[in-house]
Amino acid sequence: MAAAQREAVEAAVEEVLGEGARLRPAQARALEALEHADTLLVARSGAGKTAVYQVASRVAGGLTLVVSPLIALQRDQARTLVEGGQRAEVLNSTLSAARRRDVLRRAVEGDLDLLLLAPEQLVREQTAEALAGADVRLLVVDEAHVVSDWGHDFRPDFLQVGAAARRLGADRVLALTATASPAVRRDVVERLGLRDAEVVVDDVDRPNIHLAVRAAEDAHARALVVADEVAAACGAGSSGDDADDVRGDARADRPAGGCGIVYVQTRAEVDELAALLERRGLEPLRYHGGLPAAERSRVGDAFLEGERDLVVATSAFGMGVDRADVRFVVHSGPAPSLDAYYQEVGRAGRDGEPAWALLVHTGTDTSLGRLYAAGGGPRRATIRAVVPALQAAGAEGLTRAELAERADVSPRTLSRTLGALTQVGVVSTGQGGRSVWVDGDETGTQIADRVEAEKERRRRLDESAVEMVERYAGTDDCRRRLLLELLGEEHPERCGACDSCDAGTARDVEDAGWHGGQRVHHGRFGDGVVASVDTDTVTVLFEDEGYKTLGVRLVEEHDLLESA
DNA sequence: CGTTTCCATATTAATATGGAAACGGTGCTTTAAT
Repeated sequence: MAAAQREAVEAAVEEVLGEGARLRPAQARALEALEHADTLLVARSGAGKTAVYQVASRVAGGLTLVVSPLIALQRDQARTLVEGGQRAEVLNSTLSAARRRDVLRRAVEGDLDLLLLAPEQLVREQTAEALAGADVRLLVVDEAHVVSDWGHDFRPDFLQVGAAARRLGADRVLALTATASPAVRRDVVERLGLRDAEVVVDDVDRPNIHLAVRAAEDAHARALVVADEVAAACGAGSSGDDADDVRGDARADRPAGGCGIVYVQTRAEVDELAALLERRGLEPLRYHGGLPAAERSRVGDAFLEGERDLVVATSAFGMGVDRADVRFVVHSGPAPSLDAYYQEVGRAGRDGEPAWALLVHTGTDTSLGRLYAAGGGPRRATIRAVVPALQAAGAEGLTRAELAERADVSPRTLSRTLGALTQVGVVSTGQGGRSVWVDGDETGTQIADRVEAEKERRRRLDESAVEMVERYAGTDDCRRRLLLELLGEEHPERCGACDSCDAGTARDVEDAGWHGGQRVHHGRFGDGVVASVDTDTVTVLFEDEGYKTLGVRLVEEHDLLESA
């Protein structure tokens, strides 16, 4: 049995990669894991994640559902899959009714190997019903970190993906992402309902990217520093009218020229910073989520195809940005977590050539991150309206339309509410994608309390993630070691490619008796995993409290942490 | 969480003050009218 499966994998690998080609170790490990368990593969871009699911889909046979967060990504991937000789189609709102019918018919009749869609499409009752007869065997979740990032408030249907696909017959799940800290991994595994989950982590370090941080007095000064650094890198004259006393000389540790991305925190800052760069003689593209769709794709193409080499953007500019020769990523103000920061930084240097990442911050510009941490779950009143309607419907459940009418809430609010109710385990997906009350006779008020407690737990985690960004910005120790440790990787040596190492302030690690990845228990904070160890502090990621940094001396004197 | 904007009020009737309110990021969907 196992041998036959191994042979099937080998045959599929040849079909996908060509004769004689070998899998990278992480690819092979993920495929082996998938033989007996649901799998989360964390591997940097360019490590061949697509090849893994191409092989997995061939081995599984039948139909593979690929959940992908952006319609633009679905199109690109479908093209790649078709070029690789597989029958792949997308299913989304841009399809005409006739085309949609045709795609669904082919999915059911076994005329398709892969179907790519967004979670919103997958959970629609109409789609669930149409796919009910299809031979679905494998669910692939691409960019799986967004389940954790977006599921909780922005795109709640991500929380239903696992249940919806199981309902359609998928008995294996393969989740893929480039960056995921232990907290995000845990969240993804839980939210997708992965069973006996195997987490395969490829080396996530990107040693060719030099890391640095600079502090600025206020937002205005921050913009000037960014403009000067970028102008210097792009070889433009650094003497703008308002150059103040900021140095803008080209630097030895940074490759000159090349293209780059400047991330800002708000849409307004896109225009402000782009204007500043224009005064320095540069011609940056501008990108954010508020632009018309046509403009967004035009800008994206101009950058990807190498027509233009500089873009100022919000975090909207990201997934699908696959240009190999990006030489720098500069942040004007930090991202709300190190996960998000590293994801954005990782768009530099994909060709393996030297690249650099710079964070310019004011020290108070993490406030936006704190705002986002507050999140936005459903209101108590909404929960109290939805719960009885579901309970009354019994085992048959309700469609979203029916539920929206009975509880008198908008479709969007309903999605959020269902997401929250799924998280606390009282709602599941039934026949034809209908929402079904699991069981139990808790009142709406009691459920609302549980939802609120979950939201509070989430808020603490997100807020502690913001504190880790502040710590990264403030440290004079090796930045890469801190970054990688907090993302769950061991990196005991100084990296030699960050500003702390350049300045000689990075320290050697002493054996403090604790090591990253160690499971520990704390009397008040509960269970956790050691995230990072410093000379006199140890930072632990607690399951319910997020990151906490403890003084080693106190911990030892009072025996606060026990190995678990 | 922090900053900006707006409005009402006060008082050297044209500007200052202060308190409240608004705003800040990610994208799927789809409907109705051209």
